[in-house]
Parts: sequence; structure tokens; C-alpha cells
Amino acid sequence: MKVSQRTEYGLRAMVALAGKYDSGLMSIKELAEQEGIPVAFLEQIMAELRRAGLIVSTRGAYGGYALEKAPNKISAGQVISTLEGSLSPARCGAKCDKMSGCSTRSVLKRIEDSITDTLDNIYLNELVKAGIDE
Amino acid sequence: MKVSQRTEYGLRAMVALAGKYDSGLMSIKELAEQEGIPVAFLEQIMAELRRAGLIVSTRGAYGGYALEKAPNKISAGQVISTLEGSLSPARCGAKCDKMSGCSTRSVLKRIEDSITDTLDNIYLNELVKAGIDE
DNA sequence: TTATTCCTTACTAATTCGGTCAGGATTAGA
DNA sequence: TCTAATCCTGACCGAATTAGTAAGGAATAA
Repeated sequence: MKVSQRTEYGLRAMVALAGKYDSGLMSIKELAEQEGIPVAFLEQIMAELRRAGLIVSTRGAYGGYALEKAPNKISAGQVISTLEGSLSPARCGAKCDKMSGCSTRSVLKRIEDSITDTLDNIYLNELVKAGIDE
Repeated sequence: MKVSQRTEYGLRAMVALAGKYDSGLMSIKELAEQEGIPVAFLEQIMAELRRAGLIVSTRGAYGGYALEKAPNKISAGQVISTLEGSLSPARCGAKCDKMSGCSTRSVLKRIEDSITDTLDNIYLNELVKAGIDE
């Protein structure tokens, strides 16, 4: 249950965009340099965040990325679940058809729900501040 | 950031032990059968939980495992951090010496702290109930 | 039309994960 | 004292995931 490098990169890119909200686009190159992330890798991550509707992109010269909505409307939970998928062990859900009444899963579910809830209540604007404070 | 199968198994074993707290030991075999976990795999997990001081074991015939303290004194966070280690991406900490002032890490830290906090406030007795309710 | 930028797919080396296997150490009870 | 039951440990293995590279295509401002 480590946060993957991929997700950390994505999160930091989102926070960087949040810091520049309403002051223009940021290109992959800018983001990658500022955050120390390999360009080609970040490209993949941004593509996924765009498909999820969390950011918008503009192609061509002077293009770049921006948040799709205000930083205080996008939660860490949205970013993380986009980049990581479910918290459950991979196999559960694939093999198991019981959508309810699976007592085996109830313990884990209780925990996953708590984590999800926690992450859904942390917003990007708060994380921008966390970065400044440090 | 999936919860690993390993951790789910460990958590369920702990909840099973919590359900029998004060009514004797449970052997690996019992635990494994009841929870549907491969015996040899569960053995490794239990060894780790024991080394962490969360359970006590008795060897020899009629031996088995029991919680080291009451279910309401052991948190999901303790179990999970024992079995998974830190939430941070593997590399961070290995290469990076800055123990403070690493602005790159602050965003993730804020999130990890929230999750840790959440999990440290879920206790085994509560999870036993969750299992019954379902 | 060209430089800049986003977009997509395929590939790869290294690591982690889930699990098995083999055997040793300890203890209760016959 | 012997034996069965039980915990304990380390080595090993195939499959999946992870972090990244590579190569090229598509859109757009100037």
C-alpha cells in the first residue's frame, strides 16, 4: 500500500497547476523541470488525468495544461483514484462475484472506506499551502 | 496504493484472533482454514506480526497464537504499518537524506499523515463488529 | 510551413508479490 | 523417552507491476 512514484508525480503536478490557477497554462516541459520528473513519464500521467477530466489541455505552440476547475473543487482522492484505481487487492472483484454479503471483504472495506473518505476531504488548495509552509 | 493480499490476510487473521480474545489460542491451521488463506503463507505473516509484538505465540502441541493485548488496544494502523512499512514510494528515503525541509515531499507527507491518523483510530474490536454486521 | 506542443502505443529492465518447499526447534502428552 | 502437533526460518519461483524509455503522430500559433 505504498503510494506509487507515478501517483506522487501526478499529485505534485496537480498541485503545481493549482498554484498557477488563473495565471495561464503550464507545459509538460515546465512542469517536468520544476518538479524533477522525466518528461516522457509525466506525459503519460497527464494524459490519464486529462481523460479523467481533472485537467484540460491545449495543443500546439504555446499550449499546455490547466486544472479543469478550481483547486478547492479537486480532491487528493480524485487524483489518487484516477492514477491508482481501487484500494482493494487486485484479485478481489476479478474472481469474486458477490457484490454484497461477502463477509471476507467487510473488514477491508471498512478500512478502505475510511481512507477514501479521508482523501476525498483533502483539496488541492490546501496542498498548495502545505508546499509553501514547508 | 493497493492494500496487498498479504496485508488483507494479516488483518483478517488479527480480527479472527480478536474475536476469540480471552477464549484460548488459535493455531495457524485453524486460522488458515477459517479465513481461506494458504497455511505456509500465513505462517510468514504471523511471524512478522509476532516480531512486531502484536501477537504472542506458544509452540508445541496445543500451541497457537493470541493477541498480545486487548482488541481495543490494537489499531488497524499498527497492523498495516507492520505488514506494509511506510506509505511513501520506495525510493524516497533511500536516496534522499533530507529529513526535513524537503519541499518535494511535503505534499505527499500531508496525505500520508492523514491516512496514518485515520488508520490509527480504527481498532480491532470495531472490525470484529464490522465482520458480524455484514 | 515550421517549430512547438500535446498524444499514443510499444517496449524493457528491475522489483515486488503471492505463494511453495524443505526442514528445524519446541512442547504436551502417551 | 518417544511422537505428534505446533511454531519458526530461509531459500526459492513464476507472474505481475512499476518506472521509465523510445518513436512517432496530430494539432496549432506564428
